[in-house]
Amino acid sequence: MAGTKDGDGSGGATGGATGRCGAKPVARRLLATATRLFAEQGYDRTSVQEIVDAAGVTKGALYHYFGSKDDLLHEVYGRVLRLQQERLDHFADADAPVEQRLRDAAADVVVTTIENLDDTKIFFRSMHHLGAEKDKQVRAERRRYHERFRALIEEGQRTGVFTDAVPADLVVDYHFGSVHHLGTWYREDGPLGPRQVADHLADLLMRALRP
Amino acid sequence: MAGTKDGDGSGGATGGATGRCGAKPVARRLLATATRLFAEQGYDRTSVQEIVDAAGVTKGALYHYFGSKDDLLHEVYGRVLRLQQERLDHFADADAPVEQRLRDAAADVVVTTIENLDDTKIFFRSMHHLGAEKDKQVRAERRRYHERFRALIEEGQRTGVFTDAVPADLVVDYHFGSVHHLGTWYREDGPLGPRQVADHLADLLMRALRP
Amino acid sequence: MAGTKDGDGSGGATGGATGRCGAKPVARRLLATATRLFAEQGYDRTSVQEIVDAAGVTKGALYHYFGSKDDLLHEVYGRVLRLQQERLDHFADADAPVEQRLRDAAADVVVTTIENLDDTKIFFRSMHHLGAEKDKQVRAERRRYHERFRALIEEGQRTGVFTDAVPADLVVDYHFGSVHHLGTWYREDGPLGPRQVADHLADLLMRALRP
Amino acid sequence: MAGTKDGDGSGGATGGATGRCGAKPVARRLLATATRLFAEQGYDRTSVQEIVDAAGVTKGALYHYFGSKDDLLHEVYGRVLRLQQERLDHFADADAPVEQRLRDAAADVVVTTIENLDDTKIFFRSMHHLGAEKDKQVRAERRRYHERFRALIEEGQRTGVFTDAVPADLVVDYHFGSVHHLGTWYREDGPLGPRQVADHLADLLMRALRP
DNA sequence: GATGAATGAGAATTCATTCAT
DNA sequence: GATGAATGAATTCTCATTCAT
Repeated sequence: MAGTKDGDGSGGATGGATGRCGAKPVARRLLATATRLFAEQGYDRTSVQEIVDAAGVTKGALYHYFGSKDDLLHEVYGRVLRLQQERLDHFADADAPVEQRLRDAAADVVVTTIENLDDTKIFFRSMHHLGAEKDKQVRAERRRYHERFRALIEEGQRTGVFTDAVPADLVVDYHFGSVHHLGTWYREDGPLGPRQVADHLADLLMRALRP
Repeated sequence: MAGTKDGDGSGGATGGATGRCGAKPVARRLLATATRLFAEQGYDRTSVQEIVDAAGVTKGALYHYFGSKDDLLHEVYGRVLRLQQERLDHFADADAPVEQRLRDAAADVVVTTIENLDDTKIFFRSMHHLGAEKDKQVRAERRRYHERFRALIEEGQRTGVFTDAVPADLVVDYHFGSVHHLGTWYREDGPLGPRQVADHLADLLMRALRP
Repeated sequence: MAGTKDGDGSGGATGGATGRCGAKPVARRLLATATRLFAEQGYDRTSVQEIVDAAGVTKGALYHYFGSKDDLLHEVYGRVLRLQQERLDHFADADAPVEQRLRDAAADVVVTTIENLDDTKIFFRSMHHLGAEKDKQVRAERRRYHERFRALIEEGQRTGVFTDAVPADLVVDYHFGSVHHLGTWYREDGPLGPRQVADHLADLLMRALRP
Repeated sequence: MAGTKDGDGSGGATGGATGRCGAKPVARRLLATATRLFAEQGYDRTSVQEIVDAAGVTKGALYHYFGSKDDLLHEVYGRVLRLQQERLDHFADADAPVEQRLRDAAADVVVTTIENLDDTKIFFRSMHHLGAEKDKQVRAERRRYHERFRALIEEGQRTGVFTDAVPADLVVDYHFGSVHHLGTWYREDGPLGPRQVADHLADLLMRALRP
């Protein structure tokens, strides 16, 4: 029916970092506004009315582009999932020693997370609002990401550059715990910039993995 | 009128690990039920009606013991904050080398978190629901906890047993990120018990801090 | 939970022609108001707001007693179905020749229908709004009624007092067509009273069945 | 501007059984689709969007041909009214004894109704949606039909071939009740075809009218 | 202490219709 | 002739909270 209303209609063609609803300025504005408000107040505490008021359109317009409030949430999820998977693949596929590849990937996810802090706040806080169906889909994508990261650690453990005192799974959760947590404490006007935080956190991971 | 309804009235007197509403079985059942439902469905998605139905009482009873739905949330917060502060103080005050004291504290918070996973899930997910006033209070308690933990790290850094390549603050957030994250992945029927997870996570922290 | 909200809670105890929500005056007033409005304007054209305004209560009160707007419709159905089945059973069980029993039943359903014209208007006009589940239930009750009536005709056909030139099923639908139709043309201030209309319609049926 | 949009503009010229929108295939498809959906789901439960989706056109197209959703309903009414009046006139004007003319007319309206069951379902179910103005118009046409039918009965009563024990008006309503009712029970795959049902129902009417 | 009927504000969503292109 | 984005009013339903009993 409408542009972005159908699940995956023309998804592939629009491409780029903007994802769906590329050209439609109203849809884009709505998504941006919703993202900000969801991050500030939480999904449940943000009413559709607030979103459309802030975006300067009417409810009808929102429902013209998005099938439901939930759909808005999914667009946010989709964007952040696609972005992070892309970046992980890029670093994991690089031609470098495994310790370098892991370090780069670990640091990059921190930078990317900070640069999209609103999206990731929403992602981690509101994941449990997903209906069974879409939940499965998101979990599957999430698992794929997780496994790719774990593979790097296992590779290093096998080749002896990382300790195998700790299960690789747990290490992944350890690191992503700190990434997830960024939304709780990171402030743009704090003493450390994204890159510095990323270096430190990657450093901690690499130190912890020293044999 | 009632015991727990007034903000902090007789707080000090009740003492012990059970916190407020110690003796009242109805209040206790309500709090336990609310905790479970909040953890399962989120605070906003849980209606007062659901809570009282599940607890087998009526709304009047709930409002007799708790001033509002928010109050229920605060009791959960209060319990978990008090509990964790107590345990941290216990380990930090011990008579042992700093690396032992930090390790014990770091491992203990993991065990305690897993043993109260519902409470901590709620804590991290719903903190942003707090009104300005109570938010300040919780943040203050939270900061106190955070600072006590940081002090241990700084002590180790000063005495040279821990590296000072990374700011102590960041290390605290690093560790608490992984603690916070437990609610996302830890399963009671998973391969690792609370103690084992705690050992591994404490291990990772100590390794990361090796000079 | 609430009085009439649960399907059949205390149904049996209330008894009598009033059906559920016997004592609750608010529930009764709501049901009466809704019945009138549904008959006047149709189910879909009547908003919940109109009902509660006309009944002088608030929406919350309506939803306290009835789970949904649909529930209101079902109470109407239930009442009319129960009433008509009772009366049919009464006349069909009587100790009299079959032509007398059929005539009495045929006339009585006309009187009852006219006396509850609002309910029956709603019944016939809005039956198609029923969800699959309740639709089945209503159809089952309807069929039972239909079959009882048909049995009388078949009895007369077997014993030769009625012609068997026409299938009994069709005769039932023929008669109930005219009953159903009453809502379309019968006016309280018209030339014929309920009893007179009933006599004429029963007469037509008996004449049509003469061998 | 468009053909059928203006109330009655060129009505007379189009003539034939197809009524308005004869040639325009889009308008015809829209009307057919709307008829089906209205019959299946009811007028109020069918959205304009559903109609245009099912017809494979856009909303603009619908509003190009029909002034409003109500207009669509009126086209259905118009078609069925015109059709039935034509057929009744045909049989009533025939050169045959009155009992033959009535029987033929009574049977024919059954056949025509079954053959246009969707239209008649809509007609009887949604008549009450008409605005005051159009309601009057439809009622007038309806009355004209009714009176023509009644005249046949009165003619038979005067000449003694029909009983006058029952008012002619009531007999008309009796018969049309069963016609109206067809939409409730008639199934295409049932045991009786349109012609057979028509014969039986006409038979019942004639039997009832025997002196 | 406890009940549960009632409130009233606000939630998401739908939809017939319009209008610039 | 035809599109589809946008409107805005209305709809059903939810829910924390209160209060007479």
